[in-house]
Amino acid sequence: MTAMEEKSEKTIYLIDTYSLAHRAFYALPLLTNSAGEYTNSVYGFVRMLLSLIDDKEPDMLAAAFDKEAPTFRHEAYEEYKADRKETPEELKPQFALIREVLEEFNIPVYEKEGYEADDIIGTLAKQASSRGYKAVIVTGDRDALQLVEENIEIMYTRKGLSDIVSYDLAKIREDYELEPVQLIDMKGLMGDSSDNIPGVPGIGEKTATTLLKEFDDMETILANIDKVSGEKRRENLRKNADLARMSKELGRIETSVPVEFDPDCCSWGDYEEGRIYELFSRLEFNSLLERFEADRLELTAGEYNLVEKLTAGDREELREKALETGFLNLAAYYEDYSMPVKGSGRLLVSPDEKQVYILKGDEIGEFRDLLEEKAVVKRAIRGKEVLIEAGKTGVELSSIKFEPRLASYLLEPSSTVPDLKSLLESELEVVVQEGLEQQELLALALTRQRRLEQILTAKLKENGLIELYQEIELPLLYPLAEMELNGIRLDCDYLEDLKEKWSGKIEEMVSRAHSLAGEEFNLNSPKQVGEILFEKLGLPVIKKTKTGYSTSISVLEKLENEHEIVPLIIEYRHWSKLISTYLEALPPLVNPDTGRLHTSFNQMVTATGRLSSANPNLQNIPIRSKEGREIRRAFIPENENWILLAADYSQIELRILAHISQDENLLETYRSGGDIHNETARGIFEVEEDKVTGNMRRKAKVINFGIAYGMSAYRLADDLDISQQEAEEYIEKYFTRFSGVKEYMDNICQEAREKGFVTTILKRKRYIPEIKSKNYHRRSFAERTAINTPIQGSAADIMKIAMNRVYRRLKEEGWQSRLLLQVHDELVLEAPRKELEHIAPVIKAEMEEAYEIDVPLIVDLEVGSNWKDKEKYIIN
DNA sequence: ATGCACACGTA
DNA sequence: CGTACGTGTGCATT
Repeated sequence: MTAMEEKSEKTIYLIDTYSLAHRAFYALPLLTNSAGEYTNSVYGFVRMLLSLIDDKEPDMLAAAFDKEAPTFRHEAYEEYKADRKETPEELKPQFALIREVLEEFNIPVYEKEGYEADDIIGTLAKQASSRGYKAVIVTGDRDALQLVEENIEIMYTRKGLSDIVSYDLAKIREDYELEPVQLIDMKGLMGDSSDNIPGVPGIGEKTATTLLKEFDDMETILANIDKVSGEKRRENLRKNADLARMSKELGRIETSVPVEFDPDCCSWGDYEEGRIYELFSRLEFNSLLERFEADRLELTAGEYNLVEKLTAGDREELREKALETGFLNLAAYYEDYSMPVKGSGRLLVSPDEKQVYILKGDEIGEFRDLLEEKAVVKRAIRGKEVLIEAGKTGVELSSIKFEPRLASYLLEPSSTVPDLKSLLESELEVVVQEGLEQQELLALALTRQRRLEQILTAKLKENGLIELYQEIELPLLYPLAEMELNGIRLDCDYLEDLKEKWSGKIEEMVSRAHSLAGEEFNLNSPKQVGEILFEKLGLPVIKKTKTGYSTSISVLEKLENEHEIVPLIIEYRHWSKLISTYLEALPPLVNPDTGRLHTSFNQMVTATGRLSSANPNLQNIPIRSKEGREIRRAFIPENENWILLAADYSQIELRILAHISQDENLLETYRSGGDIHNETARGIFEVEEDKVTGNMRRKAKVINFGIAYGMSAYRLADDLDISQQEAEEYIEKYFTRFSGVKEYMDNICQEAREKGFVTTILKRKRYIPEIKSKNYHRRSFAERTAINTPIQGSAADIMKIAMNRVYRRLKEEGWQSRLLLQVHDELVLEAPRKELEHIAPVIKAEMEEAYEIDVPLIVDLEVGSNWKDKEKYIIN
């Protein structure tokens, strides 16, 4: 092969960005990344680009873009594309992202004001071809077929992303029986409804092809109309000759755009995989990340030195380096991460990001001075567990100033906090060696704590979250660790008795249900219950679920009088829930060493900033039903000389609503110590204060709590068993009386739309991308979220401050009284009876003064010998 | 064994 | 068709 021939074999691929982006947009569902950017078109485009790169291994590439300006076509024919849909709002911002993609891939972009991408493509193709290159146009636009010639081919993407057809000269001749240039004439004759190009009536693809085969081009046809067969057709051609010519012009792709094809610039192959990786991770194209990892730094177990058996020298070195650097990197390691209190764990300690020492059991106590030294700042992975592990040996570890996953949570509270490996990989832009053991991974992470701190605190600062992080969330690790360590005493014998007492009822109900149904079935199976109710007994179907009939409580309540078995099922559900979830599940979780129930408070799961409780969940112990409430009797203090103290914020969420909405009526009601439910009832039922009945107040209460969450009239009607119209009236009257609340709701949604997120009073952030969704359901959900998150989240903020304050106060003043549980707006403590009178006012004050809002925060105290039988505790 | 759907306990 | 969770059960999946 000669050099000349070799050159003629060089192929340039020309990407019609605009048409491919459209194709991708309509081929894929709307996707967004967590920053709320739409990415479906970008993703589809990238997939097409990558498959082009993989299949063709191009060594020359160029892309063309549209300039957002009227083109010569608009000037020629003003209705051009008038019918064509506007570029969708969700697509427009994606073009900028596609430009970024092209830039990172080092693919040159050609564009010219007044021309569309296909004109530029056409021009480049001609120029490349005339210089002896072969050009392949990658497009989703059929019009490009007219450009085909000896050295110009088309890769046409049909429906979807992967359905690609290649056209060369032979293929065009075969498919259309015409030369490519004749396709322009054909489109002129036929028109194109999608481009709003009119064409000649009565002439479709068949006729156009026949005519063009006979006369070669449009002008010849028009000059020889007499020779065309068919009276009507001749007439149409005569009448529409000018229109046809114009249509042809509109469909003709311009190939002499003033752009210069530069072969040097189009040589392709050099790009930085790391940069692509960075871009794709930002766009969250996780499935595509793998192939661009190649030149990322790999973090391996070789990064550190693990010291398991410490010699005297090691101990000395650890101590010296920690004091010298003023830092200590720590991680907690457990065999079973879910049970840090029960399991025996170890601490991984690294003062210098090179040596990692493992401390177990008593060894931790040997470093008490270092761990308790406030001047030695700690960066802790699994910080709460580090505190627990130290706490088990009586060490009061101080000064945790950094916890990487907690930072990550504040930055992105809506998504699951990444595990350590993903966190390292995404924040440090590295690849972590595969197959590392937990302990190795932790040790490795310890060698990167300083870098993580730099990166994550910078991000926290950018997002205005650093104060929340340093002043609230990090300090909260301490009360949380203590509460988990403390646990709460459970009276298992009492639960056993309850179970005995209730199990009989269950058995009875099962057999009665079976006989009423006329067959045996599993009452625990919604599927089987549905079959019995709706198939065998023929009860009306109220609601369906994805998989069948709904048998939820709201459905059953509507059928209560239809059949005797329905109330029985309701009752069975009630009892069996209590037995299986509480009576049976709790006792086995009591820690044999402490004799107490230790929950885990998760600080990094909720999207609003609340805590959650698991293993077991002690935030959902029954209270509403009489029977369920009995279960609370099992939660008891340390011993008879101690007492349980529950301190709960009175209506904290509605007070916060008053504060952030600044609704005058709400503010006034709370400032004057009024009854909010009464006030609402007055507004809705239009009666004087002393005429509000108990029933009115009950309804008003439902509205007060529901409305703050954007409850619909439909739901309200259902809840209060009133007509939807009536419910609408209530809501309207509510908003009349509390117009500030209505304004808040509108404003917060507007804010969410503008900023993409909402915030709490402590600037905690939550992104609400779906607020811009075109889907009514998703959008409505997002709006309710936008309304609710500042309320719920601010309450969580205040409670967290309160916990820190209460914890610190009890510690500082040396009381034995201690925090046990947090249930969102309530703190549960246990206290020696002798301490009660001293600490009760302290708890109350620390909670009420945790954060000042424009209405008073009120905390009610209750004390008792168990969690159920409590009485109000009034101070003074 | 694991994962999903449902139903239901709490604030 | 009110928000935020975690858990037990059944049942289909591996």
